[in-house]
Amino acid sequence: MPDNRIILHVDMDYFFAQCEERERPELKGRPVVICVYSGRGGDSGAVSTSNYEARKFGIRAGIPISRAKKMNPDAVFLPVNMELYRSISDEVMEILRGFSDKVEQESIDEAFCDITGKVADFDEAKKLAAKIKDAIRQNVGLTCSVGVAPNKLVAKIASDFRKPDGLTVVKPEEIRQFLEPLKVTDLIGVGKKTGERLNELGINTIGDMSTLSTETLICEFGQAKGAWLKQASQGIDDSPVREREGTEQIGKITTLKEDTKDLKVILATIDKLTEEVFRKLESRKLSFRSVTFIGISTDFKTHTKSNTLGAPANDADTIRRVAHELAKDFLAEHPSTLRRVGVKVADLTGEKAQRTLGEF
DNA sequence: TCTGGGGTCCTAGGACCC
DNA sequence: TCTGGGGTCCTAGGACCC
Repeated sequence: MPDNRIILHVDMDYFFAQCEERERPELKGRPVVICVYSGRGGDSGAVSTSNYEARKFGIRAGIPISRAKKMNPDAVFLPVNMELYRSISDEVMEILRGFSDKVEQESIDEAFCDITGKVADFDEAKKLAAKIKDAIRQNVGLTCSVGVAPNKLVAKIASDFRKPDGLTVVKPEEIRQFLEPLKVTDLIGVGKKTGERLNELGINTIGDMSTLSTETLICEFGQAKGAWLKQASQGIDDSPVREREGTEQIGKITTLKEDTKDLKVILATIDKLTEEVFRKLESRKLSFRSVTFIGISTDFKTHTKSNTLGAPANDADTIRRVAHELAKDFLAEHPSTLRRVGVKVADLTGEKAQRTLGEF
């Protein structure tokens, strides 16, 4: 049964920047850079996304805003406008659901569709993919890149293969040839760390990796990951397209005005974050069962402290109270000064979940 | 050159229970 | 005195993704 499926991966092109271009046509053709400002004043912060004109200057996601400004002072620098992107994302997902009843939204700008049964073969699938691209262009006014393959793993790589406005089909018998020359880090799930370790073993391409035995990979990366790497290198992936029920956790994180270990400052920050987390929680009518305090120290190391409650709760007071406790414990254990602070709730359950069961 | 913020999934060790 | 194994839950951290 493995892989007589037909899976489509839709990836919106330079999404945040393209949304801004749609709203403000005068931006078309100019380098556009979407920024997350840290609030520390000036250009402190990082680039979230940039359009292709900006990328020509080396401006890409993750680099400091100040550096981006040096690369091209004349580019248009805009702050993120999440509300706008979310509403446009909803428009896109609505269209996808019109074409397929099995849609898995993977992030704000990406989704998988299982169109097995909707089309007879990959040639028909290609036509359907083109129709979807047209529908998104006509109704939303944005371009996207689409990959079509027998599974999610390959469909995702395919959508990334030709961008922007691309359409790439990889039939079952073409998988091997398609993957062979690609870098190991082109596989979703193989990032910097795993990539470096593979390179040290002399493994650079996916083709190289497929020649390693499962045993060797398990020896290097452990049972689960090793076995998965072997499968992935051969383009094998049985994971289903699954409708997600919503989020599993809700968190808020912020950069402090300046690094500190002052409990008062940290508790006050927690209070603000708690309000925002609670607002999201409330609007989705969710209860939580665990609370996490996140502290990112001056050296950019992430620390967490979490607590699971005896029963689900759904009030702001519990979040605040538990997060305060965790922060106090953290500061007692760690001498580090903090740069960023976060609050997160998880183990979320829907409406039918118990209201607060009170005390402890 | 100075580094955001939102997530998902996995692992390992310890506590606890049968 | 030496002595099992299996399962679940919780916590902290890491890798990875956009």
